[in-house]
Amino acid sequence: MTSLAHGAGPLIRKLERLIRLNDDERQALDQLPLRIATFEPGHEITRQGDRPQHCVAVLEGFCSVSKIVGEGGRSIVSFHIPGDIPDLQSLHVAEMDVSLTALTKTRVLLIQHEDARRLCAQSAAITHAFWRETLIAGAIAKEWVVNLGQRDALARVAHLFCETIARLEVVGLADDRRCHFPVTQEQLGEAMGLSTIHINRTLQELRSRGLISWERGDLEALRWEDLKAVGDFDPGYLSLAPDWVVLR
Amino acid sequence: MTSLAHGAGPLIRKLERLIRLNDDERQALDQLPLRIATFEPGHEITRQGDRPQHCVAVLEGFCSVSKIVGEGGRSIVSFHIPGDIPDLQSLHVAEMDVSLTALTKTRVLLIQHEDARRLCAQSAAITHAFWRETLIAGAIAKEWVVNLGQRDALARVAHLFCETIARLEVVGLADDRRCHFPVTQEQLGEAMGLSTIHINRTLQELRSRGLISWERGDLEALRWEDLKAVGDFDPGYLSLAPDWVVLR
DNA sequence: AAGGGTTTTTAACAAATGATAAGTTTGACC
DNA sequence: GGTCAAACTTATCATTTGTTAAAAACCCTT
Repeated sequence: MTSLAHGAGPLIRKLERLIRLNDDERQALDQLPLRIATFEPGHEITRQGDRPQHCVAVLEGFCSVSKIVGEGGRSIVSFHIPGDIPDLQSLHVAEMDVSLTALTKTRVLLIQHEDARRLCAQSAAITHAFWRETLIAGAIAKEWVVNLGQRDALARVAHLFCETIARLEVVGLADDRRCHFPVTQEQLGEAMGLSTIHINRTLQELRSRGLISWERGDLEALRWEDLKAVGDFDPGYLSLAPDWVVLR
Repeated sequence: MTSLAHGAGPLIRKLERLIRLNDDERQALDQLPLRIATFEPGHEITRQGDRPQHCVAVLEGFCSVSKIVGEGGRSIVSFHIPGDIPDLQSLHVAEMDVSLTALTKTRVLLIQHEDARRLCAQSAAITHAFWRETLIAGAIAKEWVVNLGQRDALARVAHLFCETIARLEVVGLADDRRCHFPVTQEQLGEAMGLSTIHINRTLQELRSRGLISWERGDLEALRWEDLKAVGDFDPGYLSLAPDWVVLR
């Protein structure tokens, strides 16, 4: 079925990483109506205050979740990669408390709320997989609280790079501690609570210590263990994935 | 039934705020084996790295959730109040990624995982209520990311006070923008990513502006609207509670 | 009521980060 | 290949916050 390869396939693979599915569940997922949408860089997929009738599963591209702050500012609260369902909470919360924005050209699978609810009603495993997906987001958010609250700029950025590489490795989008991570320094600043200028200083420092290379959105950890040490990175909090997924 | 008033009662009231329960569900909750535990201030209820077989519903007292950081430091990631189930994620994630600590003398209801799982299997509504509870924690964490990343010390502390009062009002533990909030300035610092000294400076400033009074753990917002403005506080993110709960 | 530990307060100085401004590179488009 | 806007870099100075040290207030126990 091409719909499996090109449609719900990534979603099924994602859920398989969260929980074991049986054939019925796989089939129910495969029979989801396929609505696929494409967004250009910078476009808002869902806006803070919206009351969407669907969730979004990222198939290709990178997104950010952000909140509006004070007068005209915005704060990036998380980055999302293929396989993520960044707005799953909208199943339970009518009004979006965040915006979802495409950072690159992004293909997403739209899952109507009613379809998702039917899936949950049919299968406790799928319910738990979805729940787990929201718990992963929560665990990452808690780690961001630590990162922003306790670590200086150098450690903070190092930690983000470690987290990003670790997450991308799980979905096969990073090899050898190398990945595409197409965010601008300004966006990095909005995410890390640092000015663009200070992000730049920090990147130079990471580069001059030989820890990373970072050009045109291509990120490489040159000395992984040292980068982890600088960023005080322990991937445990990402292990919300079940035991058979190994994180390093 | 005294067990309702003194045992699962607060839990039932909590879940009623998340979702509508029918009689069967109320009864199933009321028949939960009641294991109640008491913890003294400073004691760890659950430790990072534990693999608990139960969840904890706070009945009385205040707790913090914290993560160990770098060498010997710790970061408070959230505060919890009566009605909260701070470690519900342990249902899905074997190993605790955080510690749960009593800030005051605390009474908690222990819910065995097997009982919680049975409840979820029996009732989709209870599953959704639990899921929702974890989503609330996630929404608060995202707002903390914003708070730590984007706001200066004064706004940050003002925001925390607003959030705390708003949450305590929902469970009837704050009237008139006044509540008990028994944390030390050191703990406030661990939560807000600020040194104790700077917390102190910030509190003085909030006091001298006539925005709050704060003595011996008794907090009062003297000018609520102004405090909200200083803290850039918009309670929307707490509205994960259903529509019939009104937040101001 | 006295003592001792914890918590809060004050002060002076140091370090990290932000703001402003201006120059440089890059990449998309014509 | 030239032009323009966005992104990145560099420099300087201002501000916020951290650090250290010590004193004062508070609270619990005796």
